[in-house]
Amino acid sequence: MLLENQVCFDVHAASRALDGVYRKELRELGLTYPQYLAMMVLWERQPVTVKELGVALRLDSGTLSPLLKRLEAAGLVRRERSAADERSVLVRLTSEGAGLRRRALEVPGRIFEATGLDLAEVIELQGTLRRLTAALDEASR
Amino acid sequence: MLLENQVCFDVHAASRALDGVYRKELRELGLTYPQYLAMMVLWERQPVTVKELGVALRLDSGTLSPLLKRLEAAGLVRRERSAADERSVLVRLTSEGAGLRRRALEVPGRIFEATGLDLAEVIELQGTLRRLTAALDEASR
DNA sequence: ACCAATTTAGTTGTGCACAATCAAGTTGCC
DNA sequence: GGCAACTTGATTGTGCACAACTAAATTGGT
Repeated sequence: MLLENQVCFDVHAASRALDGVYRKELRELGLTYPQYLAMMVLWERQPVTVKELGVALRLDSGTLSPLLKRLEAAGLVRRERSAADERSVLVRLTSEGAGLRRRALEVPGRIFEATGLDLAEVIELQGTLRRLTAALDEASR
Repeated sequence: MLLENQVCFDVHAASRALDGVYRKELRELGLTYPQYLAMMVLWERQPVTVKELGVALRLDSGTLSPLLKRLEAAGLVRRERSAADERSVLVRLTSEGAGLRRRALEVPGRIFEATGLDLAEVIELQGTLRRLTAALDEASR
């Protein structure tokens, strides 16, 4: 049961290492990695409800609520109750939030470079991780 | 720059999914996943300094100090200043902590099962992740 | 022998993550 | 129409993670 033999540790370590690189790349944008993920969803489509964001990012409201409040405090998004369904909160970009996209476009390329992987490896890795995540989600239910 | 295309998100998601499975498996042992990692190091060798634990787990003292305090509060480890070097803190298992190992031995097998991967895939994945982590550590420096 | 630089833990502050719980609103069933 | 079940977000509490800083002890150069 040696630590060295457990792939779980490697997943965990890789995740934190990624976080470190993003921290560096996103510092000038004033975003953390999870905030950047949320912004990516919003750059693709808006408005979205907190629920939809949670599905896209696999995060619950206990994580998203304070995160979105910080984005709102930073002036990047606005939140308002849906008129159609008062239970829902719609999240929209401010013009400042929308404008941040241009600067963010360069990030994925720089991250890809930092991974040191080639495209085939990335695709292979991605496939394995997705199957892994699906199996794990099933198992923790 | 679609979220769906970014392998980073998959690493992040897999890491959290793993955490979920460990949370379930470790609940009866009263350990969290990072605590379990620390215990694994201690089951292999002891005493270890906080520094050595940090190197093994890639964690800094800001994470380890409170974690070890919780393990001490749970009665699983003892901490004491090294006589040889007063800067160092030696962490040892209590007999209760050592005894926990027997019950923990079953965990890796159950986790492996939950991953749904075969051995070849695990080894492949592990190799890729280690190269990835090394490259990322280099890049965030 | 002395002092500066380094090493080692700890503390504080910020933010992510999830479980458990609550409140408010909606929907469906009778 | 009225009520139970469900949906949606927010809140609280616990724990992980790291940056920045502090404190104490050791080491090395002169």
